[in-house]
Formats: sequence, C-alpha cells, structure tokens
Amino acid sequence: MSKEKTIAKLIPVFRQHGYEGATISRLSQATGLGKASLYYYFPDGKEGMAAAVLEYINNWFTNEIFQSLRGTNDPAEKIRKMSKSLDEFYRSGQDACFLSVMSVGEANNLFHNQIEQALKVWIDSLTQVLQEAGIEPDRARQRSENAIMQIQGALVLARVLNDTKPFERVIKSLPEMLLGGI
Amino acid sequence: MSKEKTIAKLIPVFRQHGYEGATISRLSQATGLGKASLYYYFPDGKEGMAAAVLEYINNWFTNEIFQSLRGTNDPAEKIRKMSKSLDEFYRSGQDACFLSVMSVGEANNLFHNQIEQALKVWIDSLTQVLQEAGIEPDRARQRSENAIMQIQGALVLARVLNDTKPFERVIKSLPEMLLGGI
DNA sequence: GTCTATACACCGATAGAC
DNA sequence: GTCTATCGGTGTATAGAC
Repeated sequence: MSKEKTIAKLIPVFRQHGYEGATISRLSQATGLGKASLYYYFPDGKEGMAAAVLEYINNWFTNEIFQSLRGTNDPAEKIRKMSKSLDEFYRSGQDACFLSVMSVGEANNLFHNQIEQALKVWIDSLTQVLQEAGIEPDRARQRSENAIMQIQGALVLARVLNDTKPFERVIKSLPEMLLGGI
Repeated sequence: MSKEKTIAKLIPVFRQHGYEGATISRLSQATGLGKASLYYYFPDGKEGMAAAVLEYINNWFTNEIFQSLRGTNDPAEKIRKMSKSLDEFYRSGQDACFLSVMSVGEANNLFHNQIEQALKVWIDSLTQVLQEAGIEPDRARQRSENAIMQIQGALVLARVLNDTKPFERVIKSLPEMLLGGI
C-alpha cells in the first residue's frame, strides 16, 4: 500500500480519538497493517504518524484553499471556493477540527509551532483577499479572524449538539460576513 | 482536604491534558494526594473525577451565568454580567474550553449527554434574554448560537496563536453582537 | 514489506498497613 | 484519611522470521 493512502487512513483515527487516544492498535486496525509494518513506514512511531498526517492536511489546505485565495479570481469567487472546500474537508461539520484536537495535551507540545504557522497562513491569506476587495487592513484582519473563529466554533457546536446545521449556516454566511457592507 | 477543593485542583489537569492525558499520576500530583487517596474520594476512579469536575463546572455556570440570565435585570445588563463571568472563567482566553476538550475520544463517549445538555441550556437561556429584548425567536436563537460559536472559536484561536486578544475582542463585542440593531 | 512474538514502561485500580 | 506496594492490562516500540 502506498504511504499516502496509509496516511489518509490514519487521519480519522487522530480526528476521532485525539493524539493520546489514537493508540497504535487502533492505527494498525484502521490501516489494515500490523503494528510492526506501521513502524516500517513511520520509523518515528506515533509521533511520526501524526506529523505525516499534519503535513498531509497542510498540503491539502495549501493546494485547495490557500493557493486559490492567492489566485487571480475576484474576491467573492475566492471566498465561495474556500467555503466549498471547507464544507468538503469537514464533511459539513461531521468531522472534528484538527486544530482543536491537536492543540491539547502532548500533541500541543509536539506540534504547536506547525499548527500555529498553518493558522497564521490561513488568516493572512484571507486578510489579503479582503484587502483586494477594498477593505482596510485592520478591518480585513479582524473580519478574517472572526470568520475563522466562527468556523472553529461551529465545529465544536456541531460535535457537541450532533447537528450540522450551525456549521452549514456559518459556511453559507461566509461571503456576506467577509465581504458584506464595504 | 475538602472534596470541593480537591475537585478544583483536578480541573486544570483535565483542561490542559484532556481526558486521556489526565493520568492518575498527574491528578495525584496536582492534588497533592496519593493515588489511593484519590480513590477514597472518587470510588469510580478517573471517570468519577471527570464527572465531578463536570458537575462542578456546570454548577458554576448555573450560578454565575444561567441564573443571572434568567434574572430581572434588563437584557443589556445580563449580557454584560455574562461577559464578565466568561472572561473570568476562561481567564481572558488563557484557559481552554472544556466543551472542546471533553468532546474528544473516550470522554466524548462517557459524557456526551451531560455536555450536550449544558450547551443547550446555555443557548436556550441566552435566546430567552434576546427575546425579552424584543428580538424574534428564530433570530434570537441564531444570534445566541453565533455568539457561543464565536466564544468557542476564540478559545481555539487563543490557544493556537498564544494570544488572548481575539478572545478579549469577542467578549467585548458580545453586547453589540447580541443586542445590536434591533 | 509484512508478520508473530515479545520487551519494558506506564496505565488505572486495589490491598492492606497505619 | 493517607500511605506504600503491587496487581493485571495495555501502551509504545522492537527483534527477527518469512
């Protein structure tokens, strides 16, 4: 099996159980590989698996979201594209937020820098788009941060309430929230 | 030592490490009690400790927030009081959100009902206040959910960015966000 | 590459002395 | 009430056959 496909199978385990709860047994079962085989692909063990997952997701965001945010489409189109990708990534709120899951406990110590960096890139890219749309820098940054907060918060609510509606509503309202009333 | 004081010392361990990461050793060290002594207070072990912590926090929210939301003050005053209490509880964003931490992995299986119930009470209480202020029911509920999403999201951002400013900004904007433009 | 078998540490939990 | 000592189980990780 390719390493990439293996990584894809690791993702839901970390997402659902968190870093500490993602045991080697569960990771082994989810991939269909024996424990020792996992160590063949990831010599650094569980930490290496989580690092690979983070890199995989970061690449996905880079290609699917950050890149198009920096493209030449008009701002409204970029926001719509981002909304669509987010809805896909989080399966309309059914899947937990990685940032939130991986910023707790041991994982937070291990990966804080990477996660912080990724979040900053996201905020910066979004801020840039809003400035292109004619919004003042400070206001643009504040709106971007607010939007990302809404998204993270919506994922928490969705998980706790077992209800994807708040997430879907937030996703739908992103264009207006970000570009409205300029 | 009183049981209540013991519970208070358990809280930061669960908050920082999550349920799986909050080991008996750490809980023992944080309380200053030996492992066996912890089991004297909490015969159900770690699950009992987490349950006690959840109950403690739920009581705090009930007395400090929900009750005043249902009081006789005017809505704006109630919102200000809630904002003040939230800022205190989360130490201006320095402390993680319990909902988010306890809705991952094994803890989610054990305590999902309690956590869902608490969140619903919060949303309902807030919705009620907004209706008192003359906001239509549907709109009131939506605003309440949005506000709580912002708060949860702000706590995620604060933790990842190591920066309390987004949280403080959200707290400050709560009155306008909830009661503005009616 | 993938497996079985296993090493060793730490987990949650308990027994029993004081 | 609090402790030390210890149990059985599971955690991460590795050795070595195939």
